[in-house]
Amino acid sequence: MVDTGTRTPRERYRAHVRAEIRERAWEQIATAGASALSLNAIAKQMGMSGPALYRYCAGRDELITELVREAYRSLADTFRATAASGSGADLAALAHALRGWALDDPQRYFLVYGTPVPGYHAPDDVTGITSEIMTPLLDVCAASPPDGPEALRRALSFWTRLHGLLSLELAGHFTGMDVDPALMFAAELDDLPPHRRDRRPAPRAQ
Amino acid sequence: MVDTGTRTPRERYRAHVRAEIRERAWEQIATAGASALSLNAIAKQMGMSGPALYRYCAGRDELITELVREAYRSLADTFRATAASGSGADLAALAHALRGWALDDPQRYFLVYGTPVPGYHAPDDVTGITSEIMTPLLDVCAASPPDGPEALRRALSFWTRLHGLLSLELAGHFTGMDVDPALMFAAELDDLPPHRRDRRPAPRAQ
DNA sequence: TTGCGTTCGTTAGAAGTTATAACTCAACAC
DNA sequence: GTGTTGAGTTATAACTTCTAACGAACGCAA
Repeated sequence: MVDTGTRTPRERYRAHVRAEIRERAWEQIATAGASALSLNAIAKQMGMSGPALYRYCAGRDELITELVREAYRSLADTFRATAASGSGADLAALAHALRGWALDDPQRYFLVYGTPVPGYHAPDDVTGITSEIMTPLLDVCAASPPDGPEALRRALSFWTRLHGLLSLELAGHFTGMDVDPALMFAAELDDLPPHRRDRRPAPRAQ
Repeated sequence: MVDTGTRTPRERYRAHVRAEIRERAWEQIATAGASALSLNAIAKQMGMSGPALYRYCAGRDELITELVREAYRSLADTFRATAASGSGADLAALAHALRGWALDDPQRYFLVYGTPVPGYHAPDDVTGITSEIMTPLLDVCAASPPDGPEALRRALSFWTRLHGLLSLELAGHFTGMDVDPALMFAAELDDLPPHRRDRRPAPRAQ
């Protein structure tokens, strides 16, 4: 699953170690957030001491950038897979895929859509992946009702409304407010513009 | 503005220093984000060396907690002021107040609604301020059209949709996408449920 | 098998950070 | 004047990221 057909044994070992570093990094991020990621802790977990990690990654920022890229890539993949499989173009399917992906690893979601680090700028190839994320959504929005300027509006509303809901839910801002995020999610999904109540989205088989 | 009628000169001095610490902390947060806040840097800026700050605040976390509380308080104040002044109950006024408050200091917005630190739990009095934030919104939502279960839905949609829009805008996720956040904001505000298109919100004088 | 070069992992150290301990000294109360 | 309180100082510990230099192991080739 990890070591593809790389040539030399050294390169295979190297790829394996790099993969294990990212794995430990994901564990750390999932439990304590991205700001608490420590290269020293990863090295200690892997049984080697501090500076050895710098043979495998240039530094903390470079590692985080790699994880950010991985997160974007993961979301793009699930979006494309959702759009491809199933009954073709279904906005609800994309929505539930997004929600599932977010709930699966909240810190990974925040790595993509969370608070940005002021100095940090995403590498160029990430912008390519973002468009890769948007295309399935735009395709669905342009396909279903009359395509036109409504499509972009619909896609943007999908994005902003669902992100607002998800980020507040994942941040725990609904706790103690007697609101079911899943129900709210379904209601918001049902209320996306343009409001064609006569043509509701097909009930999800779930 | 800062030192109220505290008694002794010592207490006045103490309050003054504490206020200056928070001020410098806000400057640091505005420019480099909350994760880059350094007590040492603040002390150096104030012309005193490192550990002296610990006379005035228990530690980095305690200082950040104080800033979080201050941010919540600020938002609650602007919301209440907006609800009080103006032409009474106006959802658009609250929305523009929220957007203005967010654009005024994005890092302050992220301090309240940004990525949560997994281990961190807000102090008890903050939950009181959050309800203080929600009450003007709930009042407006209950007052305008028929009050009922629609009011909570309306308030929640206001909150989640506008937060989704604002957080994506502040995080820079719209850059290069040829979308005007202000226009999008207005459109989303106009599309809040229940959709009474015959009774649009009064055009903002602004 | 015998080299030889690449690369891995180590320790040492620099420059940061938060935070504590101990000490000096000034300000204030009496 | 004396005594107490508190502010600010240095020194230190325990972290962090990251660089430099060194030894040792490994892979490859003759």
